[in-house]
Amino acid sequence: MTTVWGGPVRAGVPDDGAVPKYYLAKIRILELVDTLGEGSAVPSERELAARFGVARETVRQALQELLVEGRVRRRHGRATVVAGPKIVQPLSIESYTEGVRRQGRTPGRTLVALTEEDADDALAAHLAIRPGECVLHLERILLSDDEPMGLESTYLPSARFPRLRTDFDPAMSLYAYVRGTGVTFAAATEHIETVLASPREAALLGTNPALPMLLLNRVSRDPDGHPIERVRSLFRGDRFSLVAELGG
Amino acid sequence: MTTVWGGPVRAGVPDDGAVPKYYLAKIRILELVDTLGEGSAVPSERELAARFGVARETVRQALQELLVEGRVRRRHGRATVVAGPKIVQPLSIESYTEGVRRQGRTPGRTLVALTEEDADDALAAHLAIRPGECVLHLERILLSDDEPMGLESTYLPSARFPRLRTDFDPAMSLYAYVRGTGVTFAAATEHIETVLASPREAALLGTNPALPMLLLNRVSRDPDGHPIERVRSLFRGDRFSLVAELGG
DNA sequence: ACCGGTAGCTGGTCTAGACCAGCAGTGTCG
DNA sequence: CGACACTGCTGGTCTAGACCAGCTACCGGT
Repeated sequence: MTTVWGGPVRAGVPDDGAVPKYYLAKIRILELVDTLGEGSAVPSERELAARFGVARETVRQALQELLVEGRVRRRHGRATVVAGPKIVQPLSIESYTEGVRRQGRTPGRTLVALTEEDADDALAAHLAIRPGECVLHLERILLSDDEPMGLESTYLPSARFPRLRTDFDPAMSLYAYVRGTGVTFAAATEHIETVLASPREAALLGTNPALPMLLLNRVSRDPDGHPIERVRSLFRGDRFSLVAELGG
Repeated sequence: MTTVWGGPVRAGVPDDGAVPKYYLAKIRILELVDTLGEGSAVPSERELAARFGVARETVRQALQELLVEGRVRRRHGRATVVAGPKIVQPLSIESYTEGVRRQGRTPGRTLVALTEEDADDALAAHLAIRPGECVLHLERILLSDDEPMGLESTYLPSARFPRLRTDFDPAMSLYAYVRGTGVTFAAATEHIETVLASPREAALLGTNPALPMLLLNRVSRDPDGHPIERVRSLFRGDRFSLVAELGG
């Protein structure tokens, strides 16, 4: 189902009438974008500036907002193009892989790092282990149809998964591996907020550092309520949305 | 519980070493912010520019990111000050009011508009009514300890709540009123994404238009699965986070 | 036919400065 | 004493231009 929510209630019609130039430019570019199809090229910054009679920086401010909203895609050296709709990811105890597959897309992962580290105080508290205990840190780029969607950092107590470093294939689902060791995921607490990507994260995802991201911090627990893992997932805010089923 | 998640895995340590000046400025300002207490004033843009030996626009770019991340607060004509921690809102079928109260804060609402409108196609589909049917539109600013936190637009079929316009006190909980009419909230589907505030929304919330917001689109249903309402909630991304309990 | 260089696009970063608007403290005038 | 205007801070918007870096298409030489 492709849900159409409709725009803001009275977007772009401020009561006071004092609209900044960059917002007027944004609206005009948005009109252009809506008439073009996905993948079509938008005029260059310099041409839009000339057409609207404003400075290039003003056009850049408008384009930056459209980028953040996922309406256009920009790549250094290439023309700005109209973007497609956002991906919808179910917010459930399932893994990213399973969620993407249910959307009819092809999930993928790229290994960034698989290391052992000493738990700091905060991580130890989340995993119910002692500070300084050894944890496995698995960092992967999450793909959907070969497009980077997010960055996932998973921390697991080394003691509970002693053979993970040798047995686990980083290209496969971690959840499937963990379940294969006889551990059951029963519950999870997920914190959701918006943050900005750091330059490192933006570079890994091939995005702009100023792009707002959805940050999901999860602690998964087994049927006894004991923590299994802590996951820090960073999803592209321009390409990604979440859907939760509540109650019933 | 005040949860400390810890920062990005290797934030601010890009692999390539090519760090933009504005990001270096951001890191230096962040060091200042961390040494100051909540509410303390940060030096002015012009002074920071002089101190770092960069242009004021470069400092502004750094400060804008800190604003978006909720690390500082800015008000036109006033000094930039260090911000406090984000509010955590449970993602549940409960209303905003009930969630805020459980956080030990004082909820509040300010009426923006209570009108009757004709449903467009998308809204009619969500509410399972015919396009053009009359709907009640309730728009309120949500407050937490008298601080604007979000903007809520609720749409209900007029036919189901004929006395709402006269009986309902917009300062009270809508959920409590609806329950008082004998309707039970059983389930809801919630879509979560990041968007930017429009100038109108920013003005209503007293924030910067470029501020990323958390947009929650909800359709609530009764025990028969019939839609009760559609809600569009826009929360400040710099002051707000969500927490969801999954599974178990 | 192929390869390599380069010209000319694109967006990304940064500057120096202008002007406007919100706010507070001060001091003066009624 | 109180109201008001002034002054000097703050952030907000916008400009015109510079230079850099990624990318493509074309053109010439081999």
